[in-house]
Amino acid sequence: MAIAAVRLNQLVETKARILDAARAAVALSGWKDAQIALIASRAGVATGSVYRYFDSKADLYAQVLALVSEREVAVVAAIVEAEGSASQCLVDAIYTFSVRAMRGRRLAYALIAEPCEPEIDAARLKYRAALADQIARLVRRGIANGEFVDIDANVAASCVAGAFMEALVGPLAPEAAPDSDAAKAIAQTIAGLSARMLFRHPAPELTPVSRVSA
Amino acid sequence: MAIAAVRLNQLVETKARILDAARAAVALSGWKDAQIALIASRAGVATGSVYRYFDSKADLYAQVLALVSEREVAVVAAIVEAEGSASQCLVDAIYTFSVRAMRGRRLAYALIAEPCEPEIDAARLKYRAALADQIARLVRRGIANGEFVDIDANVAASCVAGAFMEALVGPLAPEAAPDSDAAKAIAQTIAGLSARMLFRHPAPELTPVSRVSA
DNA sequence: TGTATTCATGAATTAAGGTTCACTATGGCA
DNA sequence: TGCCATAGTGAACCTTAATTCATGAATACA
Repeated sequence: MAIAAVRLNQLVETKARILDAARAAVALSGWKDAQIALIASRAGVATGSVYRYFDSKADLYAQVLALVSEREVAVVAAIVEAEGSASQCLVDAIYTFSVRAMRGRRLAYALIAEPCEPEIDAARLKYRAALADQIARLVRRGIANGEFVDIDANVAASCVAGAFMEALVGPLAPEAAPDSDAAKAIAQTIAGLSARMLFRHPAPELTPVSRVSA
Repeated sequence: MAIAAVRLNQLVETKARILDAARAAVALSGWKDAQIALIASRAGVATGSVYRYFDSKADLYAQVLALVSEREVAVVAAIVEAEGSASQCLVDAIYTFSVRAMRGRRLAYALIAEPCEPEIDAARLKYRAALADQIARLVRRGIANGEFVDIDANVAASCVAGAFMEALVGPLAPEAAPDSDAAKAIAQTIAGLSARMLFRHPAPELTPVSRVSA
């Protein structure tokens, strides 16, 4: 017999509550609070209940990562797909990503750079890969239409992704001031620089445009 | 009474052997083999002996990191200090670093990107920072003499360091036999791209030169 | 209302390796 | 040769959370 809809709803909701408690804990104070017992209590369930919804701690956090990361990758993907020159799209994508990351600094820091358990760390790689993948598409477009220098798109995408992520980590550090104007300036610098390595000369004059709920 | 020279030598040598066993283990198969008991046996000493030389596992690996990293940072520092345009030095520094990293691919991956325990991961940050620091010096020089665009040297250095590190070890990093022509070509691409983001236009035509026991 | 099934509980267990320490071996020295 | 300081030993001990599971509660359905 099929499970009643009400009950199914309950299950889905509980799982969501656990996921959200996990996300919130990491967003608030990083991986040190990413303990099953703590998350369970925050979610209002027993420790053991977490294991009704997730195979393991690694599985739980893989899903947390997916939840958060897929949104960010989607934002970037939307910009990648958008109208406009590849150059402009690239700058906008990086700028938007940076601004969003700085907005949720603690979480972004945890997701990108904070030392954490190897198993969780491994799950982050997928996110980086997915992001680099989006960049790579843009790079190919720019190479194809002559906007970008003609080099290996995957290497180029890695360079670009590495550049802005590494540069972001500093400003994302938990101690850094979340000042908005300064943050935008930094994001602009990062976007400008990261994209710049691909530009044919002379480089276009571009002002980053924040897009998609930046 | 002072300890006899022979005996002191013995101590230094044993410590070196442990350090080297640790380095070798990581270079061979990464952090999963970075276990005290295993390292001890590889070094031909008992588990407990490791603790006569190192305070903790984290301390041991911090020293391993220092050992390897300081050499690499020194290589880069030498190029940074060398004669020549900032542009040429930058390309050479990245190229040399890349070629060396590809030569010790497994170790480089472990030191730069492989998921590992948080405590060890934290120690890696120093290395990254030191490297970025060297790049930053070069960036300042290039900005001062008008070779580079005028932006925040620290942000720029982070971008550059992030770019080549990610491209070297990232998920998309191309596989290539060390010292092969393909490897050199990739290193050249990485160096060219990473440095390119700083160049004023038109960009100089530069061929990377391998320096300092590249 | 009875009962089968599913879900929730949280204390007890497990696991994995880092760390300790009581003991032994060694080398320098008188 | 005997003594002492120091290095070496490795099995036992800890620590820290993740994970389990026996038990109880709740729900759906006849």
